[in-house]
Amino acid sequence: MAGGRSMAAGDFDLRVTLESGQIFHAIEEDGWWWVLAGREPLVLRQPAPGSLEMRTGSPRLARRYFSLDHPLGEIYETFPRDSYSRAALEGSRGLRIIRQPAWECLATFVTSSMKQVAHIRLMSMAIRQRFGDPVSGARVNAYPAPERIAALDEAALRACGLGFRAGHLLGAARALVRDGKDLESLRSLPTAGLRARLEALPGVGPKVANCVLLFAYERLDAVPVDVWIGRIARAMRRRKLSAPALARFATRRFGPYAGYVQQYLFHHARTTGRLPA
DNA sequence: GTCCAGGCATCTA
DNA sequence: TAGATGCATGGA
Repeated sequence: MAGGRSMAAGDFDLRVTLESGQIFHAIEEDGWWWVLAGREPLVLRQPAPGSLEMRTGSPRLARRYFSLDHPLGEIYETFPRDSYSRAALEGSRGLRIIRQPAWECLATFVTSSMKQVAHIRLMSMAIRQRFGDPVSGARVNAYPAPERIAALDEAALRACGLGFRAGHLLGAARALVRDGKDLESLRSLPTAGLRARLEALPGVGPKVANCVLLFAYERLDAVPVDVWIGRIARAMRRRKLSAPALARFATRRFGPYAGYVQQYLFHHARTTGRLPA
């Protein structure tokens, strides 16, 4: 396969970022990654640390989508110093929080309840394949807009393997359409107000809301608490906190980049199966 | 066959 | 406010 334009990408690991459970549609083929930044196709690879090679899409778009402007060195300075957190950092160095479209992010995480990452991918791909818009130069369709989902019936979504999540996704789409609400227009809201708006949608509780705050609205202090983060916390603190309480504690404790800390801990625990001693 | 997964909505005390 | 339970599906 022919090469493309080269660009600098310091402190960035493309594979780890794409495989860290943020997006669920990336395809690797012959060493090239096919990604959709919303409706914009990106085809790229990382021939060596510190650089990217682009076959489709602009370097500007890649910098934006993969948040290459986040000050990763400064962010690492805020990481906890315990050995488990250090191992998570070293094991996933170069992982960045992707800037996702809000609806696509919310919809995929609404379907994530009690599902493994591989399953979320299956559902996301099925929804894109059946109901999404084709994009020229892409391997997968764009995620269908709320209007498209809202017009479906629950059986059509269950046929994508969603199970009980079908009603949640349908409810969220219909609520947004009914209220004429565009998630992208909420970007200027303060985090607390934004969280409240998100949690008012069917299928969106504290965990999914924090995923959307972190992965779509760039609230880098938001901490999604899933089963892995819960296990890590129990192993470290040896006492029980509710998930929302744990999220608030982590944001206070780890500061403006608490969401980054969370993502490294999550990815480390999930991929190695190891917990703090 | 059994267990578990990037939870949420609902009910009960 | 806190804790318990049902909910569907697919991979390990």
